[in-house]
Amino acid sequence: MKYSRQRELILNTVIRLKGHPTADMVYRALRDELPNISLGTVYRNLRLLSEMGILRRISLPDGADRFDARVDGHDHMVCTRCGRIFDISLDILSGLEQSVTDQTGFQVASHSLVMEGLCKDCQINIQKERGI
Amino acid sequence: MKYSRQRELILNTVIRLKGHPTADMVYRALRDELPNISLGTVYRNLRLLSEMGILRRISLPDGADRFDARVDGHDHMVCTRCGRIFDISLDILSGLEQSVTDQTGFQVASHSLVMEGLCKDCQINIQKERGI
DNA sequence: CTCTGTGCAAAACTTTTGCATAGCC
DNA sequence: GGCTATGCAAAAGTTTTGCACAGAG
Repeated sequence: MKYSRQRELILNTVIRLKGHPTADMVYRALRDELPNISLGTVYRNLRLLSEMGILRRISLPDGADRFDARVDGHDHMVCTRCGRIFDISLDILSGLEQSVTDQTGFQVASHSLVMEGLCKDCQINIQKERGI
Repeated sequence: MKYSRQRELILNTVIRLKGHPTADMVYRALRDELPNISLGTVYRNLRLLSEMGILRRISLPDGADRFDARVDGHDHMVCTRCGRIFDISLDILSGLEQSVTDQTGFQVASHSLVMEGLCKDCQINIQKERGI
């Protein structure tokens, strides 16, 4: 694969933004340093980097896909109030794929687990609002 | 909510088709008995029935959403070779949401777990093809 | 020089929505 | 009759793709 400044900056932007950005978020963040970059290029490279295992694509039940610079085995929690996405790596889930393979005969290669609910901050904020 | 023949048939079709159909599959299956039904109506009612808890919407990493007539707590496995979707309800997963809530403080309300891999049939077929 | 990647725009695909009309109660 | 649901078509949102040109090796 040939080097391109665009691809380098797209990767750096996902790393820099941290909060599991969408393609469009990456695109908008990049326009400061690369005003002519196209959304198509962002999509193309995010797809490429994900296929190479350098990034990870996260599909959420609704809205655009997210991209994660952390590619080790972990899952995600989405706060339904503030929209933030949190990483989670739990012991219970570490052997999950193997367990399912053993118990069902279906040969699991990968999985995607997304939990929805309320993050700690939002739980506290809801408490505060109720106290008013 | 008012009765409608369309909604009744849409629900029946999801139940009848079994294999976790997409909105478009339901639409096409329905056109035999209801030639004038519109795709919009199918989408509207699948959404409505899912929000009422009568159906369950399954978001897969790619492609259109699926609809499941089984609404109890269970998860899904998608075969990457034949595309079929299998239900799975495992003991390990039954207390999952509570475990995560207890261990992280993130209050989990629901989750979506999709495993990708090879179903038994496809594993066998691959073996056979190799044997030729 | 060659071949891959880019920018731009159009297209593909999924899902929602506005509006006039049909149909349930 | 009143109000909800439908059909149709347009729109919205996300992602991919065709093509001519730019840029890396």
